[in-house]
Amino acid sequence: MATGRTHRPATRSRGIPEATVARLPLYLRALTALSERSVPTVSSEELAAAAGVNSAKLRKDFSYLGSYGTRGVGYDVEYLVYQISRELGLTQDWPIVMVGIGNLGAALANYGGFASRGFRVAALIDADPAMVGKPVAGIPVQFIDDLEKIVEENGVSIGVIATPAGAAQQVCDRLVAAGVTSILNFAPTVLSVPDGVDVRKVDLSIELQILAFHEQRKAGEEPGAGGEAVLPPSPAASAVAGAPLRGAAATAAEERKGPDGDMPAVMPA
Amino acid sequence: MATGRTHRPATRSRGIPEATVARLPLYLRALTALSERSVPTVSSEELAAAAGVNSAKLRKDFSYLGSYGTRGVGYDVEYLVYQISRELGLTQDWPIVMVGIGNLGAALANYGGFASRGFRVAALIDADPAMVGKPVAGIPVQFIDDLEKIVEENGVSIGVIATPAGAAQQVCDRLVAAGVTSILNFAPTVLSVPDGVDVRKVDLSIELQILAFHEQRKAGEEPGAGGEAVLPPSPAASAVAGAPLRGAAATAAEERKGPDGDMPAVMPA
DNA sequence: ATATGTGAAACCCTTCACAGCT
DNA sequence: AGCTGTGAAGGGTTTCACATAT
Repeated sequence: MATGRTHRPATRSRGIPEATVARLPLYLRALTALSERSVPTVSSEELAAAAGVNSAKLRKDFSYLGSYGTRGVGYDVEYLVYQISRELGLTQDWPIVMVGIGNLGAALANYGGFASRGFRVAALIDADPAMVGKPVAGIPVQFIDDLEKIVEENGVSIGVIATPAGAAQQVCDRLVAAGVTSILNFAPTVLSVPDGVDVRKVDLSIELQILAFHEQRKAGEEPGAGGEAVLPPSPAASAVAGAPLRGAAATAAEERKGPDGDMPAVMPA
Repeated sequence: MATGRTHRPATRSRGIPEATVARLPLYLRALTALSERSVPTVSSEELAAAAGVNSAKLRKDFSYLGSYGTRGVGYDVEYLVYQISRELGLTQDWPIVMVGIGNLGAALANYGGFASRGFRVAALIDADPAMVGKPVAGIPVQFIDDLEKIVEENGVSIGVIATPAGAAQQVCDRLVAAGVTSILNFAPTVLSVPDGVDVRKVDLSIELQILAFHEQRKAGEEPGAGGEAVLPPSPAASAVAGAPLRGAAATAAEERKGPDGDMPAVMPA
């Protein structure tokens, strides 16, 4: 439909598309692996395969960064590693703080990938006095009362929240007030932040639910597939209101969808 | 992200857009909270605010499920909870296996959100004989040699991989061969799977890198912002090849972008 | 009066296919 | 000959704005 022209007359190419930004780390990882094996150049085809995308997409992505390839040859691995790292801001040092050093927080702190590539754990913070002073991943846990001081003294602009859901918004507010402008949230809550603050969310149960959706669909289409639940069809499945659905998995079998086609029983049009 | 798009000319209009599917869990969580507070109905405006999206998007999303609202009134909370749960497949029981019970795997297993809402940890599996038999989150760890048997006996169709990167593809292959068709991957690797298998990826360091990109941009635009790294502008920044960039953060300051405008120095047109 | 449900417009992202450089 | 870089086409997603129902 040849989009009408909206043309941003502003300084062109101000923006690398968000979708491209989200893939740069993938390319970087693949390139780093090639670099370790001393591979000098790659074609878009090879690199795309390593990163799990198709080559046209990769070339388009790189075109937003500039022309870093050589026609007829491919891309210089070292050069691309450098350019992408720079574009992502990984040539500078990013001190981060992690708040909430429970099971998950501790695991994340121990996770190697954290420290590498430009990120440095400047502090671990927890609200439990019993945790304070105990070293996790070699870093002593500090008390939450010092959060503001820690953020300011270390010039922290990226914070990781791994607290329980109930504490997340409050911690977020304090981080933001102290100067943090990017937050990676592992707590299962929606955080509200002022304009100018970026939040990214990692949510285990959301990911599982999305998988379940597709899995259910597969089961409906392919009769032979495994993973069928053990639930026997329960008698009254017509209930609409009092579906418990919490705690343990609901037991209501619910009218199994037809062999394939179907649609919410209610409201046909 | 989404994966292996098995072209489906099949049952026509049955498709809920992927973007919508990815938001349903958010709505469900917000609705569950309302349900706990015994709120009977919500407007699209209120619910959208709670879920962190705008109301037009929410209404459009719900329109794919059917007409579950009442004009002039809003949506019945319990009813919507039920319908979304059903759509996501959460009214059935999904046994999952988790492979790789290290720091992260153990933290995930202990994570409450896992067990609730339709998911049940059927087994924890690890390759370390020393771990076998030890209970994690109340579930004894089993040895990886039994992976196939465990998957088959429990009718598992969803697997979670929390192994080191090096082991992930191999574990993935075994899971798939045993019948798993959905995988949630926490290992920092691209997994390749046959068509019909869905993979979703959770990658800590990718998320941080995306945040760093935006953070860098902010710093470039707003001169007063915090988080400035300590790097002094180094002399020769023209280097193209030997950028180390590994291990600790590279020290090369690299030509700082201009005060505001900026863009790859190379190739303007 | 008020809030949903939805065509249509606008926008963003991916894919195609080939011109252009090495 | 080979591979990048990119207009253009094609889908998908978001937003608008209002007809429609209670």
